[in-house]
Order: sequence, then C-alpha cells, then structure tokens
Amino acid sequence: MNNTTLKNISQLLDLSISTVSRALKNHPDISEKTKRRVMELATTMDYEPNANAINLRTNNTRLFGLIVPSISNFFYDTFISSVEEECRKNNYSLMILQSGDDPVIEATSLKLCRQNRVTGLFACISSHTNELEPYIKFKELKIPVIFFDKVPDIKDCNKVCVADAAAARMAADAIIDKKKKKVLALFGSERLLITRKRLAAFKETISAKAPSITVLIDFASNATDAATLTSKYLEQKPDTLFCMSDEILTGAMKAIQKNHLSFPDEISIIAISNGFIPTLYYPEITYVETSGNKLGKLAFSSMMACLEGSTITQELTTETILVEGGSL
Amino acid sequence: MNNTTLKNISQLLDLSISTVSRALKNHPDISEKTKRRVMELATTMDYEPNANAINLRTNNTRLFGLIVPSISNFFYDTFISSVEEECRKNNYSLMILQSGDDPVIEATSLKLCRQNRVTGLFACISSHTNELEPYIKFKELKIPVIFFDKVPDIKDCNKVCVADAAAARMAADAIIDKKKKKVLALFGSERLLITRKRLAAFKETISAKAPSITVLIDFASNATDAATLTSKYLEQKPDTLFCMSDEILTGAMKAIQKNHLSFPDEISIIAISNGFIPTLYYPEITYVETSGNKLGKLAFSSMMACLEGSTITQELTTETILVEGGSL
DNA sequence: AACATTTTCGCAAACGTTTGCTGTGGATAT
DNA sequence: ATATCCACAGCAAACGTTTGCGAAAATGTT
Repeated sequence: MNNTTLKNISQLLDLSISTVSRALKNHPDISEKTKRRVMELATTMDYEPNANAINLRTNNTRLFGLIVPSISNFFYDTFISSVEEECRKNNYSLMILQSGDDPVIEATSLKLCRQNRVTGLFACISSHTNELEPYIKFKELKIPVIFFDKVPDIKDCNKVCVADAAAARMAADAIIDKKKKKVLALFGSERLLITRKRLAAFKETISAKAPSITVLIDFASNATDAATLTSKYLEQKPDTLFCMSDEILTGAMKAIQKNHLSFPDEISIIAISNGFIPTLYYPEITYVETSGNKLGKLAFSSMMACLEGSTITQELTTETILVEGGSL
Repeated sequence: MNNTTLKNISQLLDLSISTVSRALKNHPDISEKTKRRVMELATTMDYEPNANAINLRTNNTRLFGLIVPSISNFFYDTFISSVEEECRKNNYSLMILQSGDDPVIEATSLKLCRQNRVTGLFACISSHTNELEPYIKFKELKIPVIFFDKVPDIKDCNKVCVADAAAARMAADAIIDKKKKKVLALFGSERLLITRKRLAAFKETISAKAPSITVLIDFASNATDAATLTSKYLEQKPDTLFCMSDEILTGAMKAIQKNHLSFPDEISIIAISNGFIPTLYYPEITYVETSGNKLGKLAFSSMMACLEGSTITQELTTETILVEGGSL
C-alpha cells in the first residue's frame, strides 16, 4: 500500500488539492463542513504529510545537524540527549553524526548536513580539524552554527563551553578550603586546549591563594595511563587527588582500589565530572559539575537566539557547581 | 547567499538542467568536455544536491529512524553508536528519537518517521506500549521495522535481542564451575520481560546442575535499591554476588565498598554487562557480555536483509561471551 | 552523395506540497 | 434594481530534482 497524498484525498472527495491542503491546516477560507469531511477522510486514510515535499516547497526543513566525535561518551551522550529533547519540544528534528574525531568524516558529515538543508548546526570539531572553510560556508548560507565543547579558535562564531577555568578554580578552592597540603593533580592530554585551560586555572588559583601547597602534576592520555601514574605518585603520599575529567577519574580510582586506600581517610578525592561516575563509588566522589545536559540546553537556546535574528556572536559557558560527595 | 541549483549551473553554462544533472552523475550520454565544464563549475560554486528534491523525485530517502527510550544509557548509547556508524558506511542517514519510555512520545516519534518517509525503522518499544497498531502501519507500507532489545510479544516481526537466557545460563555455569555455595542473585524490576527471562534461565541452570547451591534472590528497581538490598543480604554471608545488569551492578558495588569487602577474597562477583562498568573496579568484574555494539551491527544487517527482499521474520540474538575480570 | 548510426543534448512530466490570485455564487446594502 | 461584499473553492506556478523520449549534430558506411 502506498502513502496517501493530498491528491488522493481530493479525488475521493471531489475537491481540489488546494482545498484539501487548506482544510487540513484549518484555513479560514474553507467551510466547516468541508473541513470536517476532509479531516475525517484524512485520519481514516492515515494521511501523513510528506516532509520532503513540504521542505522543498517551503524551503525550510526544521532539521538540525549535530556533529560529535562519539555518541557513546560520558559527556556527549547527555549533551545529545538534552539537545534531542529540546528539539522535540520545539518541533525540530535532529540528525546526529559521529565524526570519530576524524576530520575526513567530519567533512563528509558537513556535506550531508548541507545536502539535507539543515536549518542549523551543532558542531564539536575534531581535535585535528584545521580546515574551518566548510564552516564559513555555513555562515555564507546564513545557517547558524553553534560550536560546543571543542570549539575553534576564531572570533566571530557562536560557542558554548563548559566553564573550564572556573571549574578548575572551584576545585582548587575546595582543596584550599580543606587545608590540604599535598595534591596529586592529574590532567588529560597536554595537547588538548581543555587541559591547558584547566591546568592554568588550577595552578594559578593554588599559587595565588595557597602557595604553600605542594602540587604534583602529571598528564595521562587515557584511563589506564591515569591508573599507572596514580600508583606511581601514591608513593609520595599525597593527601589529595584531583582528577581533571571522568576518564582520568576512572583510571585513578582503579589505582586507589588496587592500593586499598580508603577515602577520604587516607586520601581525599575531588574531580571535575559530568556527574555519573562519581556516584559509582562509596563514599561518592566530590566533584565540580560540568553538565552535558546543561550545555545541551544552552546550545539549543543559543541556536534559537540565532534563528530569531540575533546577530551577536559570543562564547557562552555553563555555570559550574560543586557537588559534595564524601570524598573530600 | 543562496544554495546553488542545477538551474543556476545550467544557465551559466548555457546548458539544459537535464544535461547538467547527467553530467554530474557521469552519465554516458554526456561528452567528456561538458562533463568537465559542469563538474568544474559545480565545485567552484560549491554545489550540493538538495536531498529533499531528490527524495521527493525518487521516492527514496536513504533515511532510517531509530526510536529508543534514552540516548544516555549504558547500553543504548553503544547500540546507537554502532548503528550510526553502519549507516554512514552504507550511505544512509539516521534520525534518532528518544521516547523517554513514554508511549505518547513514542507515538508522535513514529508519526515523524512516517512524515519523513524513512526507508526503515529501528525501534525499542516503551515498557508500557500496548498499542502496536502504528507499527503494523509500517508493515502495510512495506517499511521494514527491526525491533531491538525490548521487543513486542508478537510473531511475524523482526527482532534482535541480547541472548538473555543464554547470558544468565553462562553466568550460572561460571558460578557452578567455581564451586560456589551461596549466591546472592540480584535482578531488575520483576515486571520486565528481560528480568523474567534471565531469572528463569539462571534458576533453571543452578537447580539442574548444582541444586545444592543456596540462592538468595531479590529484585531491585534501581541502583539505590540494589545497594540497600545488597547491604541487607550481606549479613547472610553469601560467597558470590550475581548482578543481572549494569545498573544493578553499580548499586551492589557501592554496598560492597561501603562494607569494605574485598573481592574476590571475601566475596566473588559476576554480572551481565555491556562491558564498561566492570572495568571501573579493581580487580575488574567478571561479566557475561551483552554488547550494544554487537546488537547494533546485528540490527543493521537484519535491516539490510529486509531491504534486499528477505521476507522471513525472525528473532536474532547476539552471541554472548564470558569476559574474565578478577572478581570471580 | 546519400543514408545509417552514434553521440550528445534538450523537452517536459512527475514527485507532493504551498500559496497568490482568480472566480463563483449568494447575501446584503443602497 | 444594481452595486458591493463575503464566503468558499479552484487554477496554476513554484520548490529542485530525475528520467523517458525525441531531436539535432556529428560520425561512419556504402
């Protein structure tokens, strides 16, 4: 069986296509009686308007593209989840593309978005993307682009980010408040912008407010790495462990468990996190929240602002909060 | 600036639209020279075909719909990730919709899929969906539907599932092999089909092969619940803990940590899991894998089979394997 | 040189909508 | 009675493609 069309309905009712079209959208030009006849037949025939035809005719897909390194990720999955929810509530559709952090795939994904005539784009650029040209094409076409999380280093574009510096500062402040003396601070890969930002803010805060604290700093490229490093530094008996991210935290916690260290008695722990991982341990880990959900909602509202004509480009950040577990 | 169209190109080159169209797809009717001229101008003008127009004309969107309770979920995020990847590799697009486990949202999502004329649908039905009618409409329209994970209880439809019974059996076998005597077995909500399946297989295996084992069974509706239950049953000194799912496992592990039980010395642990959570602990938890990634690939290949005309409807399951951590 | 082929391209319809404009009756006002 | 207006509905173009068919130009065959 085929999909029913306006034409089908119009023929069965001996009406014109335009009348049927207008009847279905409750146009005042159509009499109540005809409307009723049309709507009735439409529902019994299970009519669903052809989105492609509508998009073509109106030149307006209510479709957003979203490009992300990976869907299955602590942070991005919650981001995506929020954006999708907002889209649904606002009657937009969403096309989610994974780049795998590969600039080539990212480029073809951008093409796909163009071909589908997205009305807006959420993009998290790959680590090695240096070709920003495809993105400026969007600008030419007046298709708003909201960069999130990993954003390009250029001026006039819209970005939403977690407050990297603020989060690191907040964590440092919490450590200082607790009068800690020797902190093992683990960060992610040194070549990531996010690492550099968090590192700078963390170091700065400590040295400004409590220069007497000893800070052991190192960088892990993944969880396994973090576990190894933690084990190593544990020999120096730090009284506090700070983890820059969830991934680092998971690795470090394995070392903690392996060495049978109880927290917060033998070592205090604090992290910057999306919120889920810290709840897996007992006591729960104290963390500074960088919420994917919040960022998603922020990105969406930023998109809406663009579509409503706002022409100012800005970098927005989510507010960060300290969530007390029992680990600090 | 507007998107460039075939018409634009044709006018600039003093050719007909059809010639340009054919030139771009390397049609043999067109001379090499014109092809070159057309392709050249097309790239400099950054031509991207309008997917909506193509879909409308060819009556073939290469678009799949995917309905899932939630994107941010241990299991579904990996499932989605795999499906998306397969889609990309096979030149399909994917529209992901979250139902929030709400039948109403599920229904409107189905509508959306219809309107967008998806060529196929992956669906995980909500817990309380009893209206299967929208789905049979897809059947009438000859749009293949692949149900995954939570599937309806009817015959002639395609389903892909993790091997619930097999996984539970495998876990039970592992416990029996290790000559355990007293097992605390925690399951999810009793009203879920998945719980009943796993429970039945687990009990059956134990009583068939090692009826002397004492089995303490209870049901938790969430992680917190699981933690409470675990703490309670720990008083009875079970030598083994079995968790039906990742969610249960996370809860139970908090109780283990709270009670400072070391594993596998004081208690052995085994779970059925997607694979990520078990790696968070030290030693890592031994688990029977139910891979979202594998299920995603299975779902996709099942979809391809349908599109290639296969008319047989079947229920496929992923093979399960035991992944040894150090906890058993 | 006349004809047959092949190469190369254009015409026009169709996909399913939306929407500006026009047209028809009938009711109301003058 | 005529003019005016309103309620209701249809015509037709347009959105950007694809594609069957026909036609002209170029080439090949006697």
